[in-house]
Amino acid sequence: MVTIKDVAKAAGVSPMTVSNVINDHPNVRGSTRAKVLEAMARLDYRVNVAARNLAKGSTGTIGLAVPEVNSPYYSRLAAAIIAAAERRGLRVSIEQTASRDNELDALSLSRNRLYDGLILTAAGMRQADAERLRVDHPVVILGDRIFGAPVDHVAMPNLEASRAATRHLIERGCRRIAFLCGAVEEVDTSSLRLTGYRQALAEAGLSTDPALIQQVDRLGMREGAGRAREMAEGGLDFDGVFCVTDSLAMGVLRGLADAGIRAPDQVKVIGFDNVTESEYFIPSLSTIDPDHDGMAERAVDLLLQRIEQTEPPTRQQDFIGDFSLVIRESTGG
Amino acid sequence: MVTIKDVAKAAGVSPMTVSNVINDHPNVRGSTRAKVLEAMARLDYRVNVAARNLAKGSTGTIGLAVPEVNSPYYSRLAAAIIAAAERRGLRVSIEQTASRDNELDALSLSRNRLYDGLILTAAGMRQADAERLRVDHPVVILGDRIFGAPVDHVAMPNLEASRAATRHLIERGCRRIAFLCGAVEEVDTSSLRLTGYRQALAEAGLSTDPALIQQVDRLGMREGAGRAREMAEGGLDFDGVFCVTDSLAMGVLRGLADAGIRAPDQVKVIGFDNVTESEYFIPSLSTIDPDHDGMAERAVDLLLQRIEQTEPPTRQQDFIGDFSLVIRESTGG
DNA sequence: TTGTAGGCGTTATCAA
DNA sequence: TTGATAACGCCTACAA
Repeated sequence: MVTIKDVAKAAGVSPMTVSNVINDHPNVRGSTRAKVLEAMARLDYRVNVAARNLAKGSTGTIGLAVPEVNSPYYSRLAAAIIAAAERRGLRVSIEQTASRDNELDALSLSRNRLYDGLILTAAGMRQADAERLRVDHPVVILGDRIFGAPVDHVAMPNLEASRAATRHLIERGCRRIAFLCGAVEEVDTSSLRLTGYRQALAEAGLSTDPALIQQVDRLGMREGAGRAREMAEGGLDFDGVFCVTDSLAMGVLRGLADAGIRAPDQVKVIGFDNVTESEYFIPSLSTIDPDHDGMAERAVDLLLQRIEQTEPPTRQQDFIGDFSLVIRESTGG
Repeated sequence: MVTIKDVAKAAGVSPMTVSNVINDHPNVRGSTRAKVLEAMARLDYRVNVAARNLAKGSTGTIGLAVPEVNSPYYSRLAAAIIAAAERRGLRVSIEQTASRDNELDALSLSRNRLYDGLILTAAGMRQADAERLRVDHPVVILGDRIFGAPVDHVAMPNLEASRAATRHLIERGCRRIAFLCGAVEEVDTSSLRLTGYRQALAEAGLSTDPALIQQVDRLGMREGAGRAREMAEGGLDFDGVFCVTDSLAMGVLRGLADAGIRAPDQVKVIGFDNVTESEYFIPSLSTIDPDHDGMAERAVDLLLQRIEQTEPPTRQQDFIGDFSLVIRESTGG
C-alpha cells in the first residue's frame, strides 16, 4: 500500500508537506506542489480514509438507518436526505436495520465515529427504548415511534393529515370507511393516524365501526392486497378505505380489482406518503404528501447543528412537517 | 471520549487485556473479564471503529454503490445484496452515485479501506472507463456497461431474456412491437436488449420498423408514461411494447390508459426486472425475472473471494445469471 | 494469563 | 514555506 511517506520520499519532501498538498492548504510553493502531485500520480497514491478519520476525528459522512431498503417510502425518503446532505457537503451512507435490535445497534455504530452523525428512522423501537437514545453522538430520529426521548425529532403531522384524508373520503360521499393500518401500539404511526381517522368521523357525525379497523402486520403491497380480498370476499360492508401507507393502498386497489370491485366507483381509496409510484398507478392514488423534502432538509439541518455544536448540548428539538392532500383518481379525481 | 485506556485504568488492568475482552479472546481469566466488563459498562465505553479499522486493516462491511436509491429495481437489488452479505457475516453500506464521476469516486473510496470491498452497479461508465477499474481493491461490477474490464463481473442474460420477452409478445399475436429503451451506446443494457429484440423479430419473419424503436433519457415511470402518450397520440401503429425496465413499462401502462388505450386488449406490454411492484400493478405486469437473489449471491461470493484471497490475483471472472419469463395480465395473463 | 512495545496512515501543532 | 514530533484509539507480536 502506498502511503503518504512513500510519496514524500519519492518527491523529496516531508510527509507533512504531502498532507498539505492533499488537503489544499495554502502556503505550499507552486513548484513543491507540482513535485508532490507528480509523485502521487506516479505511485498511484490514495488517501487512507480510515487513518484520516482517526486523525481528524470526523468523517464528512452521515449515516441513514432505515428499516427496509426495498420500500417505495424509505427509498423516496433516502433520496430526499441524500439530496439535502449533498447540498451541505455531506455524504450519506445507508444501512438497513430490519429490526429493533439493529436499530439500537445502529445507534452505537454511529457513536463509534464511523459517521459524524446518524439519522435513524425508527420502526421497531418502543417508547420504552427512549432512554437508550441518550447517546453522546449526534442523532436525529425520523418517525413517530418515540416521543420525549432525549434527541432531536422530525415527524409528520399525523393526526391532522389523517383527519384531512378521512374528511376527503367523507366529502366524496363515503359513509363506511375502513381504516387499514399496522399493529396499533402506544404511540406510533398507526395509532396517531387512527386517532385522526376517528376524529374526522366524529366531526362528521359518523359512527366508528370496529369491524372497519383492519390491522395487518406489514405495511406492504402484499398485505394490502390480501386484506382487501378478505374484506371483499368476507362480505364486509365498506365504501372507502384509508390506508396508512401508499404501499398498502396500492395493494388494496389490486385486491379490490381481484375481487371484481371497481375503484373509485364502488370503493374509494386513499393512501399516505405520496410515493413516486402512486402518481402512475391505475387508478392513480389519492394520498397525503408529507413534504419529504422539507422533512429531509430539516433532519439534516438538525443533525448538522449537533455535529457543529461544540458546547453545552442544547435542549432537544421537535419538528413537525407540513402536509398536503393530493387528490387523484382513486377517490374520484 | 472514553478509550480503552480509561477502561484499563478503571479496571486495574492493561489496555491489552481490555482489548482481549472486547474481542472475546480466550486466555482471559473469568474474574478479570468480569472486572473489565463492569468497568466498560460503568464508563459506557464504545469501541472506536475508525481506530479498529486502521489497526486491523479491515472493516467487516462492504460498500454497494448504486446510481439511484429511489428506484424499484435498485431497491430490490440492494435488498438481495444485503441479505446475501448478511448470510456471510458482512454488513453493507449503500451509497448513491448518480453520475459517472461519482462512480469513479466510489471506486477510490473503497480502495481507501473504508470498506473491505465494493459492489458497483455501473450505469454511467463507458467502455472507455474499463481501465480505470484496474484498482488494487476487491471490486465486483454488476451490470452491463463494462466488458473486458480487469474486474469480476455479474450480469444478466440480456440477449436471451430479451429474445424471450419479444417472442412472448409475438406468440400473443403482436405484430407491431415497439421497443422502449434508454440511449443506445456501444455495449449496454439497452443495446444488448435491442439485439435480442431484433433477433426475435427476425426469427419470426417480422421486419424491424425503426419508428418502433423509442429512446428516452431516463428509465423511469415518468418517461414511460410520457412517451406512451406521445406514441399513441402521434398515431404510431403498434400493438405491443417491450420495455427495458419495469418502471418504464408501468409508466407505459399509465400512459396508454391516459390515451384511452386498453392493455392488454389493444396493446400488450412487457417489462424487464420483475420489480416488487409489477405483481400488484393494474394490469399486473408481465416481465423478465432476472433472478436478483442469484445474482446478489454470486456478486457477494465473488467479492468475498477477492477479499479473502491474499496472493496472486487470479483471473477476472464473469457470471451471467438465470432468467425466467413471468406472464401476467399485461400480455393477456 | 497478562503486559510492553511498536505501528497502522494521517493530521495538528509548533518550531525552524 | 517546510518539517519534526506527537497524537488519534486500537491491535499484533512477543515477552514476562
